[in-house]
Amino acid sequence: MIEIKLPDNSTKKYEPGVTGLEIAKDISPRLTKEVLSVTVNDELWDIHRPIKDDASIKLHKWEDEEGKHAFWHSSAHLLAEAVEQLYPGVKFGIGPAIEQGFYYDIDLGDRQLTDADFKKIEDKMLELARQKEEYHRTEVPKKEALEYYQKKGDEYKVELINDLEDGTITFYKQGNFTDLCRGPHLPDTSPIKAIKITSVAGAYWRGDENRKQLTRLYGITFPKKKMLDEYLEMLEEAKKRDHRKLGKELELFTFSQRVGQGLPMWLPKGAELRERLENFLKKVQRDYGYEQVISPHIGQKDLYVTSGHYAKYGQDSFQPIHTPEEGEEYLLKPMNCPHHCEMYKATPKSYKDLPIRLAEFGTVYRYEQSGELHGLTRVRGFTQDDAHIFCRPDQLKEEFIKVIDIILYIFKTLDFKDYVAQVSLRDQNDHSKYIGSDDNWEKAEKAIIEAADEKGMNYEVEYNEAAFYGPKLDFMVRDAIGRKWQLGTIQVDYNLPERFELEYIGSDDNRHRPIMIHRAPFGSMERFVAVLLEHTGGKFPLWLTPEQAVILPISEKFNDYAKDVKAKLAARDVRVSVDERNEKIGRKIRDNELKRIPYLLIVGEKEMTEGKIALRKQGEGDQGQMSIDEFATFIEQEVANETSK
RNA sequence: GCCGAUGUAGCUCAGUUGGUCAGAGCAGCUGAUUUGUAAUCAGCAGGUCGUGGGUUCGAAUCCCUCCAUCGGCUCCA
Repeated sequence: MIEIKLPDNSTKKYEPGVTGLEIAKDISPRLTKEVLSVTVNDELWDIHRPIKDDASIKLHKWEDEEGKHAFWHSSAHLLAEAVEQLYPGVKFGIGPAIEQGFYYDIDLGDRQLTDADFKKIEDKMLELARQKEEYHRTEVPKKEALEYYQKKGDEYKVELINDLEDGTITFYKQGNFTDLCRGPHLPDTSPIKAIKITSVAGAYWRGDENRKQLTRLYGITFPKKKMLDEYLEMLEEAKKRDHRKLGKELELFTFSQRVGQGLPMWLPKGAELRERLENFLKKVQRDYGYEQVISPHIGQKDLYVTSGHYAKYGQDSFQPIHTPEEGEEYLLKPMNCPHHCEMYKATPKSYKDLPIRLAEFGTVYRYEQSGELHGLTRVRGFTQDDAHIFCRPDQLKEEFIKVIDIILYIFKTLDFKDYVAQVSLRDQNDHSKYIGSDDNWEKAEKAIIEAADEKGMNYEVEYNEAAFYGPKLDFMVRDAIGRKWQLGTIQVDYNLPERFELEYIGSDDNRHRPIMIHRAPFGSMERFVAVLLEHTGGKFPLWLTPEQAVILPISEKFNDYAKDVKAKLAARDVRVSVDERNEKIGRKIRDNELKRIPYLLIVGEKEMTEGKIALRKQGEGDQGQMSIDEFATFIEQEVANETSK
C-alpha cells in the first residue's frame, strides 16, 4: 500500500498504481466528474497516470489554473490532430496552453489559413472530441523519439528533441495523432464541448525573427457551450472599455494619418486630464526632494554615441536631422538620460550634494516598428514622467526604496490593485546586448533585489528583459482584455555615469563615481492614461476628471440661474459647465450620463427660488437638494479623500 | 518589419452574384416646442465608398500598389 497525502493534510492508503481520478472517485462523485489534472509532489500529472509511491497530491478542477491548463493543452493536441487530418503533411512546432486558451504553431508549407478556415477546423475538432479519443502517455528513449520525427519529416520536433535529455522524453497519443509532450492531459477528448478558433497569426520559430515564420492558430475551448458564450460576451464587454474607443468618445486624444502614425495629439479635455496627473506627480516629487528641469527635444549625435544609444539603436531610430552646416547631425531625443547627465556635469558636485534628483516630463521620440503601434500604449512620440537620481553607493538602496514608495502611492491613489512587479535581469548567455562590466551589472542587480526584498514585495524575475545599460524593476498592469503593460519602471545604472564621466568629490577628497537611478512611475503619460481609461471605463476619479459636474436647467428660463451657479462653483474651483441646449431634462440627463459626468446639477423653479441645486450622481440617480456652497464643500471633500489614500 | 483581417458621411452600420446602390440611425444645422430625473417633433445639410493604378460597355463591389487601423509575432533605450 502507498500513502497519499491530501491538501488538508489527511492521508489515505491505496494500492500502488492508483490514479488521481480513482482518488477523486473515492472522495466524491462530483469531484470525479470535475477533476482535470493532479499535482503529484509538485509535478503536474494526468489524472489517469498511475501513482506508484507515497505522494502528496492536489486535485485540480476547471476553476484552478492547473485544471484549465490540462484542458487547454489537450485541446491544443486536438487542434493539431484536426489540422493534420484536414491538411495532411503539415509540420508542427509547439502547442502550449496559455492564459486564455491555447495555440499551436504549424508549418503549413505553401498553404495559407484564413478566418474562413476556422469553422472547418472547429467542426473537425468537435467531431474528434465526440469520438472520446483517449490520451495515452508513453515514455520514449531519445533515439526512438528522434527516429519517429525524422521519419515523419518534422524538423521542428527533431530540433526540440535534440535539446532534451534522454530519459525525460514523453509522447502523448490521441486517435492517430502523436505529439512530443510533457503533459499533463485529460483522460480523453470527451469533456471538450465548445471550441472556438480565435485568430491566426505569424509566429517566428522559437521566437527568432531570423528563422522561419510558422502559422500560429489561437483557440479556446470549454467544457460547456454556455461558458464559451459567456467568454465571447466578456470580450465584447471589454471592447467597450478599450481606451482607443473611449478616448474618441470622451474627446481626450486623436490621431491623424497626415500627422503620422503613432503620434497622438491630446485634445483639450485630454490635455487637461494629463496636466492634472502631472501636477499630482510633481507635488509628490517635490515632497520627495526632486527638482524639475527642462531639456531640448534634440541633441547632437555625439551625445548618443557617448551614451551608447547610437550604437545600439542608431540604425533603427528616427534618422539624424541634418543642418545646412556640413557634417552637423542631431537626433530627436529617444530618452532624457543623456541630457540629464550633462546637467549633472554643469557644476562640480560634492558628496554632500547627493542625492540629486532631476525630474522632467520629457517628450521623446522612438521609431517603433509599424506593426507594434497600439493606441496610446505604444506610440512613436510620448512623454515620460522621467527622473534621474544621482547618488552615492551608500544611498542607493534607500533611494531605490523611496522610488518604490512613490510608485505604490500612485497605484494606491488610482486604485491599481492588480499589478505585477517584475525584476528584469540580463540574459546571462548573451553579453553582446549590454554595455558595462560584469562587476557593475552584478552590483546593480543585487541592489534591485535587495531593495525589493526589503520592501517585502512579491515579484517575478525575468532574465533577458533588462535595459541595455542596467537591470530594472517594472510594474505591469493589465488592460481591459488582460494584456500586461509596463507602467512604472526603476532602473539602476552604473554604466552611463562611467560613459559620461560623472563625478563627485568624496569626504576623502578623492573623485568618485555616482550611481544613477532612472525611474518613471507612470512610465509614460500616454500609456498610463490608456491603462487608466481601461480600468475606469472612462469614469475617472473626481479629482482627475475633466468635468466634475454639469448644470442642467429644466428649461431655457433657468439658464441665467444656471450660469450664476456655475460662476459660484467655479469660484470654488469646481470644474463645471452648463448644458444650455433647448432639450428636455431627460435628454440632458441621458447625454451627460453617457459622457460619464460624475454629478449632474438640475435647476428649475424650485431650486432658483431657494438658491439650491438638485443633485444627481452618475449611475445612482437623484440625490436630493443641496445648496451651492454645500455642493462645493462636498466636492472638495470627495477630492481630498481620493488624493489622500 | 512579418502573418492574418479590416477600411462606405463626425460616430455606428446597410449596400445581394459588378448594372439609378451611394443609403439608414445618431451627431450637426434651421425651425417649432419651454420642458422636473436616461432619447420632443419637423425640415436641411454631410461621402470622389482609405489612396493610386488596372480589368470591364459599366467598379463601393474583381485584381494589384501604397496608406492607416485591428489581432498576433519580433522589438520595446
